[in-house]
Amino acid sequence: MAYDHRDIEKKAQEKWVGLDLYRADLADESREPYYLLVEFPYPSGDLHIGHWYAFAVTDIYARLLRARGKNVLFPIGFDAFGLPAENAAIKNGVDPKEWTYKNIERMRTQLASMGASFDWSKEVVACDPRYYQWTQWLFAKLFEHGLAEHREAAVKWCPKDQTVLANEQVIDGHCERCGTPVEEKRLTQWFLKITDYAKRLLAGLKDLPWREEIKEAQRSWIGESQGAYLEFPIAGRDEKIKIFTTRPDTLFGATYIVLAPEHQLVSFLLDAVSNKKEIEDYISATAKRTERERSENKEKTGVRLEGVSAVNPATKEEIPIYVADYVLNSYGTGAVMAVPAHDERDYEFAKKMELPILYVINPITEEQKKNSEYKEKITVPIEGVCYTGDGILANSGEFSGRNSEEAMWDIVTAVGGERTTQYRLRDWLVSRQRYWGCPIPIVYDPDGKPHAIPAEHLPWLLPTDVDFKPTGKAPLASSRELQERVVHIFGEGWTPEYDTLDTFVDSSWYFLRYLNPSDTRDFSDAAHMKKWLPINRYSGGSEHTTMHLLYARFFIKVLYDLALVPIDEPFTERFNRGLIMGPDGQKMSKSKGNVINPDDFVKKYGADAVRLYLAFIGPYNEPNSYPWNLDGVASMRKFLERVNHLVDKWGRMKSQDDGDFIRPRIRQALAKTSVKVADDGDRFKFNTSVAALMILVNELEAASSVSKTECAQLVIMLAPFAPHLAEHLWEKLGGEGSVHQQAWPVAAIVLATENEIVVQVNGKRRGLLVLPVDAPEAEAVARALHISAVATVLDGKEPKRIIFVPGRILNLVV
RNA sequence: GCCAAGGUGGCGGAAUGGUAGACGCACAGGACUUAAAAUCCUGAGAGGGCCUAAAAACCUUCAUGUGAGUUCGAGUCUCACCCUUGGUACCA
Repeated sequence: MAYDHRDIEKKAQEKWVGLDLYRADLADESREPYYLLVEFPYPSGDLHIGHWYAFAVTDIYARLLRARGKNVLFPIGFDAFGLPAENAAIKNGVDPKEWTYKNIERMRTQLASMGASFDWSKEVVACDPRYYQWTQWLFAKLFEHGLAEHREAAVKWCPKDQTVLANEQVIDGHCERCGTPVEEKRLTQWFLKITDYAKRLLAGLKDLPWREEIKEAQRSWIGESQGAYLEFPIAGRDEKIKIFTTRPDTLFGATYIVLAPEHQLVSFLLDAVSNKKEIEDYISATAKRTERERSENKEKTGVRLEGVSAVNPATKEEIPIYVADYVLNSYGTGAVMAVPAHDERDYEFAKKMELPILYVINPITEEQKKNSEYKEKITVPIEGVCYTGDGILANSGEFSGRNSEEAMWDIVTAVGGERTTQYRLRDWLVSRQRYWGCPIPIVYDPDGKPHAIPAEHLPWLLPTDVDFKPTGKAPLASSRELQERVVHIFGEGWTPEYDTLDTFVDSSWYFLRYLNPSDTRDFSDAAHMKKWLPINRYSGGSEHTTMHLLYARFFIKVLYDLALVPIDEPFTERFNRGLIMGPDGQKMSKSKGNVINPDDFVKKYGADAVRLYLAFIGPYNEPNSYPWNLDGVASMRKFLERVNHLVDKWGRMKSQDDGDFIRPRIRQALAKTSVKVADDGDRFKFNTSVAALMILVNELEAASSVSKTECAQLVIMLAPFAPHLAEHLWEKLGGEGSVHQQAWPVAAIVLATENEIVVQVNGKRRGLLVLPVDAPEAEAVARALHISAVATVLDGKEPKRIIFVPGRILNLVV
């Protein structure tokens, strides 16, 4: 008879709640603390298969750790601010708060039905004033220390909807909602100065035991480039053009200068040029194109500033100045020296504009590099190509003939340049012209100067008397209550900040709040932070590698500098899980009709079978994609039924065979399994953990009888994976308390007295030998020679060489 | 383009430099059944040989993207190339 999973799950879940099993005692000194974190979800409503994969499998690990004696903190919360709630408000007129809390309520139930062992007593909800009070407090700290800055920046703007769009709302340059082409609009915005921490964010990666691909993705996101600032005077004027280059060795080949259209000097020089109109037209044309559009259209365009020129500081020659949008104002200095001979983009531009191309580096071959006399034997002639490698300098004055790499910094010194490091990383734009977010705790005095709202006025509540419908202004601007509140507290002429914070700010510190979720006096708890941080292991999705993970690391470094947290890297280990694909191997999507609804499988086979299948589908420590096998969950249920039968088998024969009895062979199997399941779990390889359990069950089934202790140990080891059935079977076995309170079986492995050894001749397998573990090589060889296949192949010849690896292999080489 | 990870049966995957394909799915044969489902048992990388009425067992060759190399021995280490996935890209 198949077991009734619905009944078992209900009873087990009620039992756990009754026992309050998963509450972590943060002050407990008797056990080693382990902080296991999984990214808190956005409360979108129903749990999909991705949620199951994220939470159910991480839960397996939480349970494994508890069984092995760790004091496990496994908290959960909700990343509850964000756009979907506001969209629902605009579309259906529902209150975002109501919408959000209804979803949270639904997800709490669903997470419980999964059998997840979250400690709900530590729950945090990002949109709860008791939480966002401290988001605001932390923002104010950053503001006080000059790390939050108010400045102008371009935002995506939909002219039809009269609203600012988030990057994700812009699809191929068009508004997600109405399809209107998106424009850029300049607004004053709040930035967090993450670039100040670029160097440390980079350096901190070095010692983190994260997977290389995660670290490398962060490195390239930060994008460090070593180079130099060089100054090019403007002929006949006082101004100088400061450029950034990573290739100062090519300075002698710089035959023109390019300024970004937004570069300050362009408007400054406008009156000095003879083609003012042409330049103004060019600038306004490029302004209409977003940065993305500019880069999609790689055809280079630009206009020369007629009548002005710059002076190459090395050659002292006058060179033309261009405005072109292939140079970005936001990187380096917004100006480059163009070396068409040795830079692909400059080459392309020079070809188009028919500008001279001056070669200053002659390539050297690998052979020449090794030959110390290469200096005399220049060179591979180049013409009509762009060469971007190193080589021997030519046409470079006193530096000609030297190796370009070696001479690079001497050239910088010679022209009075400055060595510098640039980063691709930009400051973090955190203001959103949105309603459903954390209000930025800033007010403006009558002069328009921003001030942080003092802590005693926090939480700075999100007003409720607002109009969500896009009107071209931030929604908070429509709140009378907010205006009155500011005037009431700060006085006439003071005005509120109308923007709210990017939700990534909320999620940059939530893991600190779990340590002290309801305290109204502090953002966290110093003693608990000391004990529980850094987080031992953080499990999440690879989509958060560059944004969330970097923001959280930045926040922690800032708080560390302010002596608010005791650590400067938040996550010791980080694992990115993979993606569950549809049965066809494609990404799940409604249009493809390949979406797997976990509820269907839970209903039919039970939560345990779904958990087990997700653990078994593939290694959890690799961000691969795994197609969902439609028969997979059924096969897991089959396995669980077999375990159930095994316990029933014991039940039928318990009168004859009971107690602590474990047969020696089974003892060995149990010991091996307990080590394997735990070790592979530590490596997040739950697929092989499950396989080990299956092997054990195969062995137990093959035996004619089974004892209570054997069953009990199996059930304890199964419990992290299939918590409900394990609880049920534990009760069947007459166990005390909950199976989830039982210690992991640690039966010592009985050391084998004999080993199987593979016998090879010339590396080919010729037989198998059973030898005592301490058998010497001579005995192994003597015994091997008696194997007929070995003797045949050897044909009387003496082995020239003998490789003997005790317990493994004997290889006779002739 | 650059950077990173990866390429093993029909499928998901397993293998501290030491019997490649654990475990499972799908498949085939059998048992049970009036029948089916469920369950249980058995089989299997591909090919060849030997022996057969047929099979088992046995022997053997080829097999971890391709090609070289290191090694007594390579899925694993080294080099080159091909392909897939992910990140990033007028970043000077």
